[in-house]
Parts: sequence; structure tokens; C-alpha cells
Amino acid sequence: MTVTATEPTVGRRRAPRGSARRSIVAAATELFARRGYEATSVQEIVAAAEVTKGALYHWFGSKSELLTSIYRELLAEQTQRLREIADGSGPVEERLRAAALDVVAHTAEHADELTVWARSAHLLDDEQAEATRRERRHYHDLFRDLVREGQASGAVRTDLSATVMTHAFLSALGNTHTWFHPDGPLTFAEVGHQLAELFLGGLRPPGPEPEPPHSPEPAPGRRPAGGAQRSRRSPARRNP
Amino acid sequence: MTVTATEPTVGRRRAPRGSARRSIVAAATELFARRGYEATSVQEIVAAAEVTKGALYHWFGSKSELLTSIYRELLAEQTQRLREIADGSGPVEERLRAAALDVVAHTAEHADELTVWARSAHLLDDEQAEATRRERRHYHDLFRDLVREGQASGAVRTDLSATVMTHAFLSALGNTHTWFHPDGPLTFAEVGHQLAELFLGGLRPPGPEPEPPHSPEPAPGRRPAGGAQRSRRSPARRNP
Amino acid sequence: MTVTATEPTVGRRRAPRGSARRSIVAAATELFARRGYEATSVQEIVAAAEVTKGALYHWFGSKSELLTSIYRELLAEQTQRLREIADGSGPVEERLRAAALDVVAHTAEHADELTVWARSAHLLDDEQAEATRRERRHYHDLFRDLVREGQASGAVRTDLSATVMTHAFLSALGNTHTWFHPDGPLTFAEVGHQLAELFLGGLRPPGPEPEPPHSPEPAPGRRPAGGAQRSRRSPARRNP
Amino acid sequence: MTVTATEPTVGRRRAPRGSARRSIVAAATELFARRGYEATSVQEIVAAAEVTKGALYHWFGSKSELLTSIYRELLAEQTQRLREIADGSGPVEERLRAAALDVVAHTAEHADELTVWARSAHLLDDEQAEATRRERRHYHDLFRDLVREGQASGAVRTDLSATVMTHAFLSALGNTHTWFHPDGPLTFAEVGHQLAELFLGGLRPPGPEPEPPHSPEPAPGRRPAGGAQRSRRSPARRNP
DNA sequence: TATGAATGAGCATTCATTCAT
DNA sequence: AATGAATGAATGCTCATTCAT
Repeated sequence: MTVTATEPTVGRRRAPRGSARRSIVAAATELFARRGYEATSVQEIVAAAEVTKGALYHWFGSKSELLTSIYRELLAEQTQRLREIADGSGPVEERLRAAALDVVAHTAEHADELTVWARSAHLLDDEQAEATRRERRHYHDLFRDLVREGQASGAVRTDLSATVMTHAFLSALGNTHTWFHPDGPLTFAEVGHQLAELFLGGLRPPGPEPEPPHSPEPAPGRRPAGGAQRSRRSPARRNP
Repeated sequence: MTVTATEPTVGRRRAPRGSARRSIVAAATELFARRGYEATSVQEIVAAAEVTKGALYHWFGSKSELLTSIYRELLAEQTQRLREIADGSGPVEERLRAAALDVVAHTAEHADELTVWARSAHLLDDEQAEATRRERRHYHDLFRDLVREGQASGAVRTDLSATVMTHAFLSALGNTHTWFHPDGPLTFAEVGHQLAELFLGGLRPPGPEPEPPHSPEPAPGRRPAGGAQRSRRSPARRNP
Repeated sequence: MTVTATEPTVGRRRAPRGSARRSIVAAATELFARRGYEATSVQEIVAAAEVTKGALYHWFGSKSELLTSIYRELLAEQTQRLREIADGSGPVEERLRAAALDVVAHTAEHADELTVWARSAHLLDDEQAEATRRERRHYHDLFRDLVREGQASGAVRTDLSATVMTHAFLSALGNTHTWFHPDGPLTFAEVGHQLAELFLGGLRPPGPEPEPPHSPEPAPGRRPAGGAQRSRRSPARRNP
Repeated sequence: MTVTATEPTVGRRRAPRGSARRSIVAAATELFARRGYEATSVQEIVAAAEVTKGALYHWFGSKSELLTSIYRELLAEQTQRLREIADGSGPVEERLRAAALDVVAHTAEHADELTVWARSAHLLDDEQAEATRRERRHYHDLFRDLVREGQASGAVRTDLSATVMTHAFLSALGNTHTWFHPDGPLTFAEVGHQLAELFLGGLRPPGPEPEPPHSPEPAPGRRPAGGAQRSRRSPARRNP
């Protein structure tokens, strides 16, 4: 019933400009994550967002466009962050490590949205699927190119496909929603760091090695932002 | 489309006993894989299976029970195979490697069903979800115990959680449906072997190593059955 | 069949506002009364009301909610009438008699709806049943309190429970649908008056009585409105 | 699973002759009473009776024939009892009283079946409805003739129709299932006696009376058999 | 920048009944 | 005297979307 105004307004306006769109996105994200895209009706979204159906269709052309919007915003942000890391100046091993940790941090921050996407992307019609697929592909290529750069420099094993290694890491992280439970013994941040460590370790060329370039511990004090708390539903997030 | 008579019949007898159930499962598996569980109607299933709706509901309590049945059969088979490998007599490194390759082979053989499951498991009601979750958990624990055995023997690094490592490998394989394309440069078998290799390599304790206990190549001549061809739709399966 | 436009429209405008709800209620009442609640399908209702299923479910959450709505409106009206009589100023005998005759009149006017209710109330789910049960109970208590007032004043025998006497009268009237036939020798109004007379007579304390306070005849000229004609299907209503 | 043998059997027979039929009737009666005829599926009946569908259709031509069977057996018994009372030798007042009390007793004994009938009779197809209607009508006429005999003898008021008075009493009793609750202050036997008393009192001619021919109390020691306990579900049956 | 009544095709599911064995 | 797989038509209901206001 009541709407919290986030900016000063005058007169008889009940909510600030664009707030309807924002509350629709927030409600949809939460519901899609909890119940799934298909199991959430437009009616439920508008009820949770405290707007009418007409308002939703004013801002979004369809239910699937709403889903796509949520994901594309997320992807754009993540791509931007990755690009900055990849374009950095340090040695490739360091940039690779930074990239992996950034994926962990971003996954932690947006677990809900990413869960929704993983479960529902296949339901989109061809047009919308194509658009997001291209952007997602772009993100993947950015990461893979970093791996390839590592291969060229000798830091990464060359007997395995950079594509496969990239997908392996991204999949392992993107699947945490199917098994991670916040009440378990590890926080999401810890799990993420272990996954990054496992990935980075797996990249090293097989055979005798002179010096491990980094310590295998989760590096206390370097935890990525948002790593410890991540979801509206379970701020702690420890798992088995 | 075609109905194979498994025993000779005379007159206008409908079909051999139990054939209705079988054709329902076959039709549902194919349709769920191609179009998705939610996008496939019961009407379409019975049309493809050439039975009536009543027959479907005679054998399965609901559409979701049909989905669950398909998955549970698959999981039971996979669990049985893993148990035999885990209970084998060789050194743990070899059993771990065999287990990983078996997961690859099984994933290749049943990619369709596993894709369906990955996309639709979250739609099940609590009761059905609980039953399969328990069985799935059991399968996971079997694999994880092998990893733990490796940790105890010194073959596997101990600075990472066996649970996390197990999930990482299973997730990487279970997610191939989101990116693998049969027209790409690698067959599914090759991708699978690379994933196994990456996983096995990542398990090794960090630091100097005397002798790599196994060659990193995909082990020619040992390819698991069904590894090279996997799906009704794309027997070759090469990917980018 | 025919649709009466209640306001002038132009072009291909569908129908005046709120008319959909009204025609749904009218069609449902008629069909439920003629064929029974369970034997009437939602499809038949919307066809008769010349609306779509969606419109019906826009206004009513379910078929049973539609049934409940019809009855609750009826009950509210009847309760209101009874309250006015009970709160009147005359002697209790007169108010009791007026109340009984009002029940007769109301039953005559709404025989169809009441028949439907008597036959189908037990099919409702607990939630809906509870709501109407409470209102129905309220109506009953209003009548019973009048009987109790009569007992306190000495006009009504005290050796029998006011609750039981009230139920007896209401049941006798509410069951007329099982046996009354309009082609019989008595009109419904006559039957109703006899029932009221029987009830009122039964209330009198047993033993010698000085003066019968009212004539036992059906009181010509005082027939309640709608008593003589009651149903779309049988305007006359005489019975055996 | 286990069936209690009601008569000695030999050999490998699992249940006595006709026991399937009996358990079907028992299960159907119980389910129809609790959930309603329409809301009870044939599947539920055979599950409760521990027989198969085929067995049910072996003994009964249809679901409605099963319903009809239950009621006709009951009606035959009740009619037989009433006939014996009506054909008795005492004065008409006494026979009338005995008849009323017998209806009370019978209603108490078979409340479940009678409830089913009251709710579901209207669902039968014309053929079955006609058969039972004739028998029910016969029962009613037997009672009404007793009332008429009372009118002829001067014991019963003649200003009201014997038909109407009979229906009033039978309806009041037949409707107890809609309001009587076993936890209330009165037992079903007490309610029944009050209803009989109210009815009998209402029959007396209006105006001065010399001697009340009977005491208004529920006549302790004369309670009809079965009056105190009646239903599988609520042996006590007290009501508000 | 909304509103909300209405659409209409589609959905999963139920159910009394049949019949070859 | 039963079995139980199969029928097939019907049922109540959902839902993303539209559009006059």
C-alpha cells in the first residue's frame, strides 16, 4: 500500500518517477529466483511490486523482456568489470587471478539473478535469446582470451582448450546455486575462493614446478567485496 | 512416430503389455529434451507416444512424476556404476580417474535427460524434489568419498574441500549443455576428457612434483562407450 | 438469451461496465437451480452469460466462490429483513408471526437459489463453508432469540429448546423443494402459511388456553409479496 | 489387506462369499456421508473397500446404482417398521406418537445414509430417481394416512393439510444433519424427542383443551434403541 | 503514465466405465 | 468372481496479453 519515496516529491504524486519500473524489477528478480520464471505469473509480480498489470506492460513489452532486461543489465556490468581487469597492466597470472576472484565476487553479489538466468534462459524466444547469447559470448571470450594469453606466456598449460577451461570455471561457479547452502560450514566467499584456487591450480602446466607463485590459502584480508553476505534471503551463506 | 511391435499380435489387439508405459517414457524424454519440460504439454506427449491421456495418468501420477521417474532411473544406473568403480581394488588415483571418465561417458550417453533435469528440477513440488535430492546427494557423496580417500592417501591436495572439488567437476560436466555444440572443433568425448584432465590435474597437491603419474592426453583406445556419439539429434557433437 | 442494454452504446463496444458480473450471476443462478451446481459446468455458465471464462475468473476466484457469492447476498438480505422485524416494537407474538411469514415470503421469492444451496453447500471447501456457516448461524440466532423472548414472556412453551424449535421451522420450509410441486392443490403461499401456522401452534404452551390470539386461517389479503408466483419455471406452483 | 471372515470358510478362499459387495457398500456409505456422493470417486471407494474396480462393477451396474441400492435397502426397512406401527391396534394418538418416535429412532440409527440421500438424490438419472421416488412416496403416504386418521377421529386439527404436516415433521428430522452437532448440549435422542413433541403438539386442534393426553417430557426409559449412539464418527452426539 | 476488465487459447488432471483375460 | 490397463470426453482453471479510458 505505502510506497517509500526515495527522493523528495511534491504535490499528490504517490511515488517518484520510474519507481514503478524499479519495483517491478526488484519484485520480479526476487520471485523468479525463488519460484522460477515459469512458475511466477505476471499477476504475482505486479502484486508484489504493488503496481498494476498495465504498468508492467508499459515498461516491458513482455514477461520475457523483463527477464532479459534483468540479465542484460547484470551482464553489462560484469563485462565492464572484466574488461578493466583484462586490460590491466600486470603479468597475466595476476590478471587471471584477479579476474577469477572478480567472477566469484560478482556471483556472490548477484546470486539470485544468475540463478534465474541459468534456469530460464532456454525459455526465451529466438530473438531475445540471440541478443543475450551474443553478449554472454562476448563476456566468455574476454575471459578465454586471458587464458589464451596465459597459454602464450607459458603460465597456463597448453594441452587443454582455453575454451573448455573457461567454461569449466564459469560453470562451476554458475552452478553453486544448485548445491550451496548458507548454513553449511563454508561461506560463499570461501567456496568461491576454493573454486578459484582449484581452477588456477588446474591451469598450471603439468610436471615439475619450481615455485608456487601464490599461497593456496584463501588469503585472509583480501576477501572480495560482498563475498560474505550476498542474498536477501540468507545474509550469512555457509554451506556443507 | 513408428511403433515397433515386440511380439506378434493378431486381430485388433492394441499393443503388447507394458508397452504404453515404455512409449510414454520414450516420447516424454525426447520432447522434454527438445522443447523443455514446461513447454511440453501432456497432450503432446500422449500424441507422440500414441496413447491416451488416461493411459499416461494410469502409469504416472502427474506430469512431474513422469519427469522424476525418468531422472531417478538414470540416477540409479549412474550410482550403480559409480559404486562399482569406487568399490574396486586399484589405487585411489586410478579409481578416481576411472570415476571421472565414467561420469563423462554417462553424461555423453544421457545428455538429453540430464539437460532436462538441470533445467526443470526446480519446478518440482517439495515432495518429489526431496526424494530425488536425497538420491542425488547419495551419488555426490560416493564421488566425494573417493576424493577424500585420495586426500588421505596424499594423492589429492588437502587445502581444498573435497565437497567443493566434487561439485566443481560435476558442475562443469553437468553444464556442458549450455555451451557445447556438436558442430564445434571438439567432440563431446574430447571435451569430457579435457574436463576430467583439468579436474584431475587440479586435484594434485601444489608444489614440486617428481613424476606425473599419468599422461595428460585423452588416452586413446580407452574412450568410454558412447563417448563419441551421444544424441539422437546430433550423433557427432563437435563444438567451438 | 437476450441481452438487455442498460445504456446506449455506439460502435462495437462490448457491454456496459459491470454487466459481465451481473450476467454471470444471473446465468449461474438459473443453471444451478435447473441442473444443479455440480452438473453445471463453467463452460455452460459463460456460454449462457455470453462472456468468456476469463471474465468469470476475473470476478470470481472459483466456481464455488460464485456459488457462495450468490448465497451470501441472499442471506444478507434475509438477515436484514429479519433484523428489522425482530427489532420492531409490537408484542413478541406478533413479531414472531411476522418473522415466520417473512421467512415464508423470502423462501417463495428465492426458492431456486435456496434449493441450490441446500443441495451443494456440502461441496464447498472449508474456508468458504466456514464464512457462510457463520453468517447462516447469525441468521438462525436472530430467529431463535425471538423464540426465546417468547419463552420469557410466557407466550412460548419452555419445555422445548428454542434452538430445536427454530431449526424445525426453518428446516420444514427449507425442505419444501424436495416435495412441493406447483401443480398440486396448494400454492406455495398456502403451504408456507400452513407451515407457519403449524409452527406457531406448536410453540404454544401445552394445556388449557383461554383465547387463541389469532385466527388459524391463512389470513386472506395478507399474502406476502411474491408468495403466489415464485419461479421462472413455474409461476403458479400448486402442489399435492 | 486382511478381511475379517464373518462365516466359516475352508480352502484357500481369502474372503467369504459376498463379502466384496458388503465391504463396497460399507465403504461407499461412509465416504458418501463424509465427502458427498459427487466428491467421492469410484477409485476411492474401491481403495477403501480393498477391492478392485472390476469387482465393484461386477456387483453394481454404476456408481449411481450403488447409491440407489444403499437408500432402497434403508427405505424398505423403514417402511416395514412404519407399516407395522400403523397397522397396530391402539388408538390413533398412540400410533401416531409411536410412528414419530420410530422415525426419530431410525434417523438416529442411519444418519449417515440419510444424509447422503438428502444431498444426492437429485443427481440420479430419471430412471433411478423414479423408482426411489415411488418408494419414498409410499412411505410418506403411510405416515400421512395416520395423520388423516387422526383428523377423522378429531385428535388432529383439520384446518391444515395432512400432507403439509407430514412433510414438516419428516423434513425437520431429515434436516438435522445440517445443524446437529454431537458435542452440543443435547443428544440426538433428546433432539429427536423434542421434534416429535413439537410435531405432536402442533397437531392438536387449536382452542381450549380439556386434558393434555401425555406428558411433554422426553419420557425417560422409553428412548428408542440406538438413540444414544449413532455414528461411527461420533458415538455420543450432543448438540448446541 | 498508467488502469483493470476482458480475452481466448491452452493447461494438467479426473473420472465413470469397459473389456480381454 | 474378479483383474487392471486403457479409454476419451469433459472439467475447472491459468495466464500473458490487449485496449478503451
